[in-house]
Order: sequence, then C-alpha cells, then structure tokens
Amino acid sequence: MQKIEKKQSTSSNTSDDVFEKKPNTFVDVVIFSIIDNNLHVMLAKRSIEPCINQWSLIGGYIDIEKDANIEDCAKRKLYEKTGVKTPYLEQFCTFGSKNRDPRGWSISVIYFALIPQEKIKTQPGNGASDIKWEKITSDKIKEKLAFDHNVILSSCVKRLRNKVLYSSLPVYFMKNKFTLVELQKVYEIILDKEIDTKSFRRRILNADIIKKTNEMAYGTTRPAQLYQLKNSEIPYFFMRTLEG
Amino acid sequence: MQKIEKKQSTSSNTSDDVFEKKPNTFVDVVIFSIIDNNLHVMLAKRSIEPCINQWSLIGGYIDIEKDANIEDCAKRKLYEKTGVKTPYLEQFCTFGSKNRDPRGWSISVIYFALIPQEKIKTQPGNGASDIKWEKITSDKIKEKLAFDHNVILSSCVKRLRNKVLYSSLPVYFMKNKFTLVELQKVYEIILDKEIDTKSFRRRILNADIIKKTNEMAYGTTRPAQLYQLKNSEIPYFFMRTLEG
DNA sequence: AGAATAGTGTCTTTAAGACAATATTGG
DNA sequence: CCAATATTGTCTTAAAGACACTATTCT
Repeated sequence: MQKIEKKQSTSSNTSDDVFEKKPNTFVDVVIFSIIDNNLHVMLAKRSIEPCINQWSLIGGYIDIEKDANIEDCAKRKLYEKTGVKTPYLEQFCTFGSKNRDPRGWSISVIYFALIPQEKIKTQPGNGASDIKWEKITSDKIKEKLAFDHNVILSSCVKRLRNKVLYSSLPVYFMKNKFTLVELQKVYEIILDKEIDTKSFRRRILNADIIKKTNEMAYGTTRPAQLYQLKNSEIPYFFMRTLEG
Repeated sequence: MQKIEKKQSTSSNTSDDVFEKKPNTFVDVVIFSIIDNNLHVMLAKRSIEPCINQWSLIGGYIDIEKDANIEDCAKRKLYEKTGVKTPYLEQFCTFGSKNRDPRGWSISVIYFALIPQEKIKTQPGNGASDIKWEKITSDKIKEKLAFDHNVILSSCVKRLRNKVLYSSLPVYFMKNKFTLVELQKVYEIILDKEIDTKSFRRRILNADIIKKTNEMAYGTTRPAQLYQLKNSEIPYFFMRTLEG
C-alpha cells in the first residue's frame, strides 16, 4: 500500500474542501424492452479504455456541468442512446467499491428503464453499430460485460421480476393501445411462467388502471378489445403478490 | 453563473483520468429505533462548516482509504455512533444534485438501520453530547436538519412504513426475547394504526419466523410467552399487505 | 371476585387459483 | 361447420378483517 499524496488542489467553491480523493461517479441505466417475445437489455460497446471493445450497460460519468441531478443524468444517457424522453425510469440501487473499476474507487448509481420497442428511435444497425439488444435468459445474458455489469444486470432483473409479481410495471412495455392477451403475454415473459387468464384479467380490470378504446385488434380469429393506460405516471401496486 | 475552471490536477492512479470535476460523495445512515413507544431517528450535531451546529443524519464523506465499499462505509459510520456492529442495514436510495450541498455537486447514498434501543452503546449524554434521538411524528421531526436531510428522512420514513405493511422488519427493533404483544405494539407505532390482535398473531405465527422460548414475561397480570427470531438474517415478506 | 392483560374461536370478506364453458372471428 | 383465439362463469382456496369469547395472573 502506497501512501496517497495529499497534493490535490481542488477548485472548490468553498475554502475548506476536506475531500482529498473522491470516488469516480457514474450513472448506468439498465434499459429493458420486450423484443420477439423475450426480455432484452440494451448494451453499448465501449470505445475507450478500460474494457475497450467490451459491451456494457448504458452509462457514463456524471457531468457536473451538464447534469443538474442524478435523474437528469440518467435521462440524458437514455435519450442519447434511445431518443426516448420520458420512459418509465426508476432508481434501482447504487454500487460502490474500490475494486469494481480498475481506475480505482468508483460509485455507480443504477437506474432501470422500461421502454416499448416501438418508441426506440436508435435501433442497432440504424447508424448505431455501438449498441445492441441482448436477450435475457433467466436473469442472465451470454455476453461478458465490462466491470461488474453482469452482477448489476442480474440483480436488476431479479428486482424487475419480483416487482412484476405485485405491480403493473409491464404496462410500460406496451405500445399505446394493447389487448389484455398481449399484456398477459408480457407478464408471462418476464415471470417465465404461465398465468391463469381469468385471474389475470380480473386482477388487471379490478385495478382500474386501463380503459377500453373503441377499437379492436383484428387477427386471424376473434378480434380482441384494445385498451389504453388511464394514468401513465405511477405504477399500480396490488395488495397481493402472485404465486412465485 | 460563473464558468468552472478546469485546473484541477488529480492524483489519479491511472493516466487517462477523464473526470475533470467530480461530485463529492457521502454515505448517510438513517438510524431508527423505538424509544418510549415512539419511532425515533438518531441525529448528530455538525461540528464543521457548512451547516455548523445544525443537526443532521449520521454520515459523512466516503473515505477511499478506510472503506472498501459503500456498505462498509455505512457500517463504519454506524459503529462509530452506536457501537453496534451488525444491525439490520439496508440501502435506501441515492440523492445527488448540484444544489443539495453548498460546497457543490454532491451525491449521498442513503442507508437505513433498525436497532433495538438496548443494543446501542453510545446513548446521548453518555459522553456523546453531539448526538441525540429525535421523535418522528407522521413522517417528520421538529428539528430543521442540515442540507436536504429533512427530505431524505421523510421519504425514508415513508419507505419504512410501507415496507412494514408487508414484511417482518419490526422484528429488528425487538430485543433478543420478546412477546407477541410487544411486537404488535411496534407494528402499531410505526404504522400509527391499531391492528387486530388475532389477525396479527395468526399472520406472524403462520410465517414461521419466530420460535417459543421456555420463558415467560411476567408483569402485573397474565404472563406472556417469550419468543425469539428463528433466522435473523433476512426479513420475511408476506404475500399480502395489510390494509393501508 | 374483579380488573387487567394474554390469547383463542369462528364467521365474514376479499382476491387469487383452477378449470370448464361460451363467444366471435376467418376459412 | 371447424379451428383458433378471446372472454366469461363459477367453485375452491388462502389469508386478512371483525369481534366475541376464554385464560391466567395479581390484588
């Protein structure tokens, strides 16, 4: 262990700055979407060291000139990669340790976002070769990510799964108008488990969070009622969790 | 708005340090305990600027030489003030903005701890004139705290309340051996609401989280069965929330 | 015996689970 | 009509709410 030099002269706006050395500070966003009947996460390929060319979650350091607060920082990173301004965004937790980044002590505030695939402007291949969607299979992905991002992703997926058992979170994956069958399918994809149709519909309709539109979804057989979210701001929390 | 100078020469341990200016980083712990049939929070009087002599939550900056990770940092601060090594400790959330601290951009990772009053070594007056317990009345305290600590405290109390509706968290306020009547009382204090005795006992006993001891608590009337926690590590989560 | 607190019995209510049954479309 | 999918009916089950009742102690 070498001694740390106390040479750093900070350009602080107060005279008594006691922070000789600070952790590096990041915000990372776990961006989820349902694609091809599977839960996916958005990854970015790192263009700089460390971990250059490895895939990672969407994020980067907090820019104290650009960002007024950490949520704005998360929104900025999200907007830069997806073109989406107001997705469902929730602070998940914060990872911080001396080892998680080779550059030294670092903190990363993790958010997660739920986005309907349709709303995402920047699709891989569409001028953005540095981002891609990776399929999540039971908490994990195949890709080996930079830093501790596999651990972060895994615990975030667990949190999402758990929360879906007692909330309306999956509605934030739906496009503007959707059928109850489609919504149930999204629940089943995330939970990786079949749900009884009657129970599901009773639960959702009872919660009074969606309203019928005057449109139907036509397919090859019986058309289905199209619904819309009533109040998209806050998710609904049920009094009971589903079996898990 | 003055321009920020980019003069800071960091003593980083890698050559390519892109972090011109970093937020200051803190960990604060909201330490709860039940005292005199009321929920209380531990406060510390600040001995340095800014906000000198104002009361605040227990916390301080992350010391990258002492702390291996943020949870250790929280445990260290908790131990320094309470003498308790292994309380119930949970990461709550992270606050970060350019305005919350007059010294500039700052991040604070907030933990909360639940401690039985009996376990706390450092009681106010006992050589520690810089700490005190403050009573919480419906999410708030009377004291005007430093920085944004009133906001942090308030949202943390709400989180605690909500979590008590569907978990066994209150057991972490109990001393080693306790009666079901005492545990119910703690639930009622936190929720500020009476609970039906039969329903409460059925719920707790059904969860199979406590076991009978061979001791009774003797008072002025009928003695009560003393119980102990079975597995103190992780809280129990019920399938249904209580009415709220 | 009577006050006080600990603890139980049991009926009602609510919402989920299970699963059979019906409804509506296209071919 | 038939296949396929959407939607509903209804019985069972699990756990909470309500509230009356019994049990055990001390004075």
